[in-house]
Amino acid sequence: MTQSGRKSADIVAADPEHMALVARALSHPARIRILQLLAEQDECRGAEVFSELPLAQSTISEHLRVLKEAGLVSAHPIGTAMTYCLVPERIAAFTDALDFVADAPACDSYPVRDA
Amino acid sequence: MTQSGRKSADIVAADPEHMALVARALSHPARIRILQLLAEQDECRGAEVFSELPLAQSTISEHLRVLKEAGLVSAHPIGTAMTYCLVPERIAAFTDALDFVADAPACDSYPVRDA
DNA sequence: GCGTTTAATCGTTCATCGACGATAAACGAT
DNA sequence: ATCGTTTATCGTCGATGAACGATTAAACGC
Repeated sequence: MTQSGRKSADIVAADPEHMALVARALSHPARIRILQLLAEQDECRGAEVFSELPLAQSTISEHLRVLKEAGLVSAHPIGTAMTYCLVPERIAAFTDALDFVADAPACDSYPVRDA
Repeated sequence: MTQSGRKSADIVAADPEHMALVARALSHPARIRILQLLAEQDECRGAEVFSELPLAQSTISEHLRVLKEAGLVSAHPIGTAMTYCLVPERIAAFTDALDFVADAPACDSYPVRDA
């Protein structure tokens, strides 16, 4: 299931469409922040997320929806509240797919330039 | 400059703004495709990129601009043409920053659910 | 010099995103 | 049964993104 061997390049879904979808889910500071939050807590935390970000509740809910849709976060109800947690396998699958690219040799002898 | 040690989590820019910027650059199938192309060629290739994607030249040029701006690709002129190549360090820095998240324990005992 | 080739830029159009407030739905407690 | 709490959804609006064709700029060959 795309995680038997790391660095296998072909195994991990290197499908551009899929990778782009995951990347798009990651492409907003608020969503990165949410992931970091969940990672720090290690215990899955409820909607203290709402209190941590300077955004309207509805906005954060939308961000969570995007993350869930990308499979990066899972959620389950606890009473009237919600518990969110990371799905590290998904993120790992994504980074694996990217490593396939990262491991390629850089164009010979051209140093990194900013912008 | 953010590439002394891998997996250091704090060193690599875990700055949400920056990570989101890189992710946004990756958030389009055409751009992923371009990166894969460059990775496969290992020799930096010119604008055969233009012939590989079913998009207008101007569109692809724009995608390349985005990738360059994110530091994922570098370019230098060769005669009247251009040579593009990956900047693997950047991608590695990004995946490192993500691994910090991916290495977090999953929320105890909740299986991966799709969507 | 002159045309050719290659890439970047410009201007436009249409679609998608991000943010918000307001509202609705689900649940626990009283 | 009703109220307060918590989260998801809806409708709107402004901003950004993606795509294209046309144009411009640079580097080469002749």
